[in-house]
Amino acid sequence: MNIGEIAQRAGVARSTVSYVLSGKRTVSDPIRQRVLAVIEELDYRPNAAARALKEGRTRTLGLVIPPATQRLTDMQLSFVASVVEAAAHADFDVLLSPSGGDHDRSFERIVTGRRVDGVLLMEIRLEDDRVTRLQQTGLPFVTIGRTADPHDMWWVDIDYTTLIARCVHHLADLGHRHIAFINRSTELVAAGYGPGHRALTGFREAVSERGLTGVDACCPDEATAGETCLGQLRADHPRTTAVVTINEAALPGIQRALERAGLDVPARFSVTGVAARHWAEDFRPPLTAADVPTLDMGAEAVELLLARIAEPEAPPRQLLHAPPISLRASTGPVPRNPG
Amino acid sequence: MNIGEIAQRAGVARSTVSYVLSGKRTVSDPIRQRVLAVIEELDYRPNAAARALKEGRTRTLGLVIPPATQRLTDMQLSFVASVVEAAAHADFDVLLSPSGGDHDRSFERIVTGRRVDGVLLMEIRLEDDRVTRLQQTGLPFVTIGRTADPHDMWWVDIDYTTLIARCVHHLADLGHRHIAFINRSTELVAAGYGPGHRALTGFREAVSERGLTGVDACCPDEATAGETCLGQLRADHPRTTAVVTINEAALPGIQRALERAGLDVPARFSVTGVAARHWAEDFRPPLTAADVPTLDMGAEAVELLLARIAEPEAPPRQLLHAPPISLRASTGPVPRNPG
DNA sequence: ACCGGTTCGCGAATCGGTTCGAGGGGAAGA
DNA sequence: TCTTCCCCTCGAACCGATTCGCGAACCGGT
Repeated sequence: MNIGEIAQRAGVARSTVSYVLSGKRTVSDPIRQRVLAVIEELDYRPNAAARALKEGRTRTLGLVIPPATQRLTDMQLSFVASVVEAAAHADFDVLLSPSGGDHDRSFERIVTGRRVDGVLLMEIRLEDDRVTRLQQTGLPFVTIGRTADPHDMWWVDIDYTTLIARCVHHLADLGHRHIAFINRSTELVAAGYGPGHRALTGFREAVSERGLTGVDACCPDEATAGETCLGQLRADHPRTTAVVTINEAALPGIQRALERAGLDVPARFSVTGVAARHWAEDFRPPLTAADVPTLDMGAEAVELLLARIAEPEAPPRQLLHAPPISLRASTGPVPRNPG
Repeated sequence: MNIGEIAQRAGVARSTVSYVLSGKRTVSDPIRQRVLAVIEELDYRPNAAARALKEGRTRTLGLVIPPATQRLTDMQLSFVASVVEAAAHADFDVLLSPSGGDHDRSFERIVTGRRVDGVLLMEIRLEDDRVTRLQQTGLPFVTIGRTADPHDMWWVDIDYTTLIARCVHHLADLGHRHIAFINRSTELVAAGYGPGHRALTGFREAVSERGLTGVDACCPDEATAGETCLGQLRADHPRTTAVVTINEAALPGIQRALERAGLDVPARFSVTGVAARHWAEDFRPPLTAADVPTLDMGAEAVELLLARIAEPEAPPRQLLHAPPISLRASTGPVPRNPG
C-alpha cells in the first residue's frame, strides 16, 4: 500500500495526500477529511525508505558500541538506554553498530551508506581510528568521552581528572597518607582508554600536591579480580588506608576482600571513587563517590548531535561533567593504628 | 555522490556500475576495472535508502527493548549484544526501539514504516500487545521468550519451569525439606512476565512432587532488595535451609544477608537457581546454577528471524533451552541442626 | 461583465538506486 | 560474404515518497 493507493481511493492527487500528511500546504477541510479517513481505514504509513531518499535524511542516529566480547559496563549500558530514550523523544530511531574486532563492515556500512544522519561514539580512545574515519566522511558525530586533542570536536564527557583529584583531597582531608588507586583493566588502559589515563593523572597530581604516597594498579572489570587486586595491594603496601577507584565492576570484590580481611569500612579503611549511583548505593556501607549523571549525558549527547545535524557548520559544543562527591558512609578519618 | 557520477567518470551507463557492484550480470574485465577504480578513488557507497526503496527490503532488523526506566538485566543486555553481533555477521543492521511507556510512537514507526525487514521482541509477557500488533501487520518477528499460547509463533526461550524444578530436585536430593523461591519483582510478575510465572510453576510442582514445604516471594531487581527479602523470608520461615532464585540482581544481596546472619554457604545454607554465568561465578562460593546460554540464544533468534524473513510462510520454528545445572559450590547437604 | 487576488488541487520532476528488454558488435560457422 | 548467436552495454521504467509551478475556481469590488 502506497500513497498512490490512498490518493486513488480518496479521489485526489498523490501530492494532495502528501500535503495532508505534512501540512506544508493548506488543504481544504472536506478533502482533508476524506484523505484522513482513507488513511485511517487502511492504516497507512509512508514508506520510510522513499521518504529518506527524497528528503536526503533518515531520521536515524547511529550508535557505535563496544563489541559484545567485551561486557558493557553499567555506565555504558545506561548511556545506550538514555540515548535511545532521548532519540525516541525527538522522533529519531537509533541504529546500533558494534565496533572493533571484525565489525568494521558494520561501522562502514552505517557511516558511508548514508543510513544515518549522525553518529554517537562511545568508548573513545585517546587516539581513535573511528573518529578519524568520521572526520574524513564529514558525517556529523558526537563522542561520549573525548580524544587526546578534542578542541574542535563535539563531545560530552566526565572530568575524571578532577573527580579523582577530589576524591584524593577528600581522603587527605580525613588524614589518610597512604592511598591506592584501582584503575580499569590493563588492556583498556594500554589501548589508550581516556578515563583510565585521565583518572590516573588526577590521582598522581593530587597525591603529589598533598604530599601523600599513592600506588595504582589496573584491575580487570570483574568482582573476583577486584578481590585479588585489593588483596595484592594491601600485601604490597600494608600501610594503605584508603582506596580510590573508577572500576565499578570491581567494587563487589573490593568489598569482599575488605570483609575477609576483617577491615571495617569506614572505621579501618576508606573506599571512594567514581561510580554509577546504583553501584554506590549497593556498596556496604553506601559508597562515598561522585555520581555520574549517565542518563543526563546520553540525552545531552543526543541533543548536541541533533544540533550539529541541524547546523553542521556551527562551532563545536562540549560538555564536561564534574558532579560533586556524594558523601555517603564509606570514607572516614584515618585509623590511629592502621593495619 | 551517486551512481550517476561514477558512471559518468567511468564513461559507462549507470546500470553497468550497478552490475559491477552486484555481479548480477557479467561485465567485461576492462570496464569492470575502470569502474572499480573510480569507485575506489571516490570512496563511493550506494545510498541505502535508494536501494531499500527499490529492493523493498532494508537489511535491517528491529530490536524492541524494555524502556530505560527499567534497568536492563545482565541477561537482557547479553541478548542485545549477541543479537547485534549475529546481525552484523549476516550484514544486517539493528534498529533499537524502546517499548512501553510513551514510546509506542517509536514502536509504531519501526513496525509500520517498513523500516525493518523483521523484528525481535524481548521481555515478552504472557499476554503481549506488541505481539498482537505485529501479527496484525504481518511483519516477520521472533520473540525471545514466549506468550501464553506460543504454538504458531517463532521464538527462542529458556525452559524456566524445567530448570527451576531441576534446582528443587537437586536440593531435595541433598535432603533439604524447607526451601524458598525468590522471584523477580512484583510488578513484573503481576504484568504477566513469563519467566516469573513459569519458574514459579516449576517450583510449586517440584515442591509438591517431592513433598517439601516451599515458600516464594517477589523481590525487586536490586541487591539491597535481595538482602531484605532473604532476611524477611528467614524471619517468617526459620526452618528454610535453601533458596532458589531467578533474580540475578538480588544475588549480591542474598549473599550479604547470609554473611550477616553468619550462615556459611553451603554448610548451613544452600543457594541455587538460574543465572548468567558471570553472576554465578561472582557469587561466593561460586553458585550452583543453570547457566543460561544468552549469547547463543541471541544468535539463534537472529537466525530464526532471517529464516522467517527469507521464507515467510514456513512453519514456525521454536527453540527451548534447558541447560544442565552447573555444579559449583553453593549447594550442599542439609545441615543437621538447621537455624 | 470584468478584473486582480487568493485558495487549493493537479501533474510532473526528482531523489539514487535496480532490473529488464533491446540492440550493437564481434566471432564462429556455412 | 552472410547468418547466427552470444556477449556486453545501454537506455528506460520503476520503487514511493516530496515539492514546485501551473492553472482552475472562486471571491469581492467596480
